[in-house]
Amino acid sequence: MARTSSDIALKTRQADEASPRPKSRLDLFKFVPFRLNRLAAEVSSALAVEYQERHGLDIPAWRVIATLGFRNDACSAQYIAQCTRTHKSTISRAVTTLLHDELIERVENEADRREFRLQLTKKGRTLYEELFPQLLRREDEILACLSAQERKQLSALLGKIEQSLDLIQTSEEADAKQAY
Amino acid sequence: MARTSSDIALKTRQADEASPRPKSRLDLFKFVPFRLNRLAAEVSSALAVEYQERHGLDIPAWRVIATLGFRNDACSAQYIAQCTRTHKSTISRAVTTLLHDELIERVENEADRREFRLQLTKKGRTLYEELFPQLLRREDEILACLSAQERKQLSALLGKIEQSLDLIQTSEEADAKQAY
DNA sequence: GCTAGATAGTCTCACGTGCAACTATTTTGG
DNA sequence: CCAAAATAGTTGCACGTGAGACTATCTAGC
Repeated sequence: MARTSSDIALKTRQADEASPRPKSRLDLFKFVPFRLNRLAAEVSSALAVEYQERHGLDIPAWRVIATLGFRNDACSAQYIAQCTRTHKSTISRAVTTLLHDELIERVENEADRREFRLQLTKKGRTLYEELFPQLLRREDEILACLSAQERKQLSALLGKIEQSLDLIQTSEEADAKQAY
Repeated sequence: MARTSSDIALKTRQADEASPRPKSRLDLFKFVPFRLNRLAAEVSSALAVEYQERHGLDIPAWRVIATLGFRNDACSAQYIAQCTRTHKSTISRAVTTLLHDELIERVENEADRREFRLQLTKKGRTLYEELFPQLLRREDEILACLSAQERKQLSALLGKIEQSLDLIQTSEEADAKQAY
């Protein structure tokens, strides 16, 4: 809980954690947006060890790899950008690096010569197969403080928020748009 | 989006050959670290409207204001950095701006002339009093998809993860160190 | 079938931020 | 009491990234 034991905090905290408005102050530690930010940053840096130090990838590159690894068919940079909600220029740069490192390859799409179909190379897939279990293990460690049921709860809650923020349909939407 | 028959061929061909075992993949959309990142980014940008457009603050500045607004006593930049888990140089720059805008003021600490005690000015407190209800309202909108109980659940789950990541004790630790 | 608008991807620019060096001060330990 | 380590805060530097311009291509409408 975002419950600290400093007296000031305790005195002014509302009993109900979900209470929409404390009296005349805002406890940053109970403020969900702040907590999400901090948590995401922390979790990210905990994972960074895996893909950064061990494999030389940064987050955008990992997102490209992960997207291509999950969908075994080739897809466009645009698609990856939409799915991962990452700016297209960021994806573009990651793609350039990954191409150079021969972790992915791209094929011209004769049907639409503006775009390129991206897919993992053998080397890239090997890396993916090696990397993602490590990342899942990390995730597991991070969520080890939760019971199986709590994890489900968490997943469901995140899902609801994502949905209400329109973060969810990206996959289907992108697919729909893409009509692959 | 010009996506047509060639893609279908592509997909099925690859599906046969490249995914003999569907088990060996990672669904980014079910990967909690990724989801947290995306969610935090989205929520942040939803809130940015409030403190950025309406009050000209960026996130670090808002964190300083929020910390000082919550604790009505003066505290050091270091303390804010620890509480908010923000780099001290980032806080330093935010403090410089806020001082210039006369939203906060700082007093030399005679007991330790390395540090300064920071506190909101009248102007700063006015802004705080105006801003934080707006932010709470936003938070409320974002969490409107959850019932009261679900919010409690969420809060509790986040709390557990925070705790296991040692994100929690910052406040007490900082207080202890600071002995304000 | 041509023009206007959309779309994929790249590139330049500006900016925020982490890192690390630096100054000034305090604390520690010999 | 002095030297060395620690700490608060600032600043220069490098880098990653979002915004947006730009090129090339495709689509739609007339």
